[in-house]
Amino acid sequence: MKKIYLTTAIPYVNGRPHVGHSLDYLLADVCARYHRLLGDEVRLQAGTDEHGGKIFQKAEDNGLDVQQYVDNNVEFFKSFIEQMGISYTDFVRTTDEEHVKRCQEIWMRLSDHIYSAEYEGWYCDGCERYITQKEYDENGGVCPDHQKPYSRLKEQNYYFRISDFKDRIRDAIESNEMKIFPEYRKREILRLIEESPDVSVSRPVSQLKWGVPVPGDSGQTMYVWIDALSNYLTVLGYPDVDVDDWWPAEVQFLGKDILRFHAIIWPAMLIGLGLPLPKNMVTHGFILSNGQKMSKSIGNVVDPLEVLEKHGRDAFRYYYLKHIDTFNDSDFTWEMFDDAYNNELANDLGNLVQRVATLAYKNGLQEVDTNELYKMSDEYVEFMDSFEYTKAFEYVWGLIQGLNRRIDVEKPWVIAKNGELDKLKDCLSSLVGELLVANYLLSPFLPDTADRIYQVFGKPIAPPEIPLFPKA
RNA sequence: CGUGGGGUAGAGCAGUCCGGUAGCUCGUUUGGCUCAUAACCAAAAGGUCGUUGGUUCAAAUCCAACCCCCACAACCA
Repeated sequence: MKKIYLTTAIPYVNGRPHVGHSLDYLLADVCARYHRLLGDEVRLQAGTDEHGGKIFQKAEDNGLDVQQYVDNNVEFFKSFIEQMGISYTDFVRTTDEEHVKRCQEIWMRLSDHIYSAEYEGWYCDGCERYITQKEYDENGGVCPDHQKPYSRLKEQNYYFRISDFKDRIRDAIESNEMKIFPEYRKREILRLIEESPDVSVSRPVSQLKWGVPVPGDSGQTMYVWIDALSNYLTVLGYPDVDVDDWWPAEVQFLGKDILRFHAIIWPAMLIGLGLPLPKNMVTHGFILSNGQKMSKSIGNVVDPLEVLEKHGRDAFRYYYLKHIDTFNDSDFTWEMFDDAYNNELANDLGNLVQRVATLAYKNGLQEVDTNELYKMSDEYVEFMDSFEYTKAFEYVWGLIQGLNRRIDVEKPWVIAKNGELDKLKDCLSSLVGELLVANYLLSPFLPDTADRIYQVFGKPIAPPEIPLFPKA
């Protein structure tokens, strides 16, 4: 029995939950439930990133108090996470008093690697942000959104000296001390490390008010990096609490877009703090809509709550865990979602449960000895341990389809007609047993369904009154 | 010549490292069955494996060149 700490990336709460947010949670949740089956003690973190200019701006635009605005949005995320059935144990908000305090302490512990420098660049007053030289050239020196010429600005920033840690990080990634999944992302990061400059970790208060004050400098506010990334530690109580039991994290789940920060800035922070690096980083792809990235301007955004409502929580989890590739971009369409529900969940699994339960019930099989049943095959464990959840799920589905086939081959109804009672009992017990094994392996993916199946085949065995996955 | 991923049946994908009858799921057609949610099972049809050239007895797989899509390079999950 091990202690396992898993993390999810904390979403920026300047809007409502997006379907893309769900992948982090689902993957982490499957991992958590799997480890609990193995008998491990698991802590699963979730949280929200609530500082920054964009949120401040958005709140003002809506005429709301900023804290009130984020409080509101956080509720949407929390309820979304709960609706997906995520078994998190800890929740952190970057506006939590404790987080702010601990995060400042972390900053101070990193101070040997933080220096002050002047930043100079092109700035748009309308966008309230610096732009790159390339963007400046492309737009001919005028902001296309605001029709105003960019101005040359200088400001004081604190920088975090990434160069102090590069060698150590490269070694850790190359040697798989901090293992990055999938493999090709590891190569990508190794290349990126070489050209990573020191990062700016603060902004003048005049530019960024809504954030954690830099300790010892009232004129500066922390920029997102140290504030947000440190959540993985502050939620455990670091540095006030001894976190050796839980840190390093077993797995950190994140989207491919933020891997660079998690694989470079974050390890640099950890090394600076004298802490070990996370053991695994799992990066998932994006969910596309008809092959395109979802975006408000294209108008192809899929509302996750709508998907959740359509066929319920487990259908949602089923689609995202089986049909959305764990590592690569995959498509979501309502058509594919409905097909998956009707053809796979309802026809394969729901109907299988129905027919096996009915066979057992009609033939007087009351219960099945469940001892010795709950074991994991090597194949399953291998997939689960390498975070190939889509493949693990497919493996389990193969068992389910195999059972449907077996029933047709063995024809228990014929055995019953012939009055071969012992043979019938063996056949049915074995079918129920195998179904329960498949259900056991299924439980990290579809926890609610798994519970219902356990109920159906509890004492006494009885077909469900309402089918598991009713069709419209 | 930026970096990375990809182009295999109508759709979604595996197979490519270690060359040897092209596979899975869905859809389509036909047949079977009746325990079951018109569900389940079986069979069939359907592919110049992006293009061209090379190596080889043999190439989806190795090599070379090229074409096309996507992502990242800029806090869009």
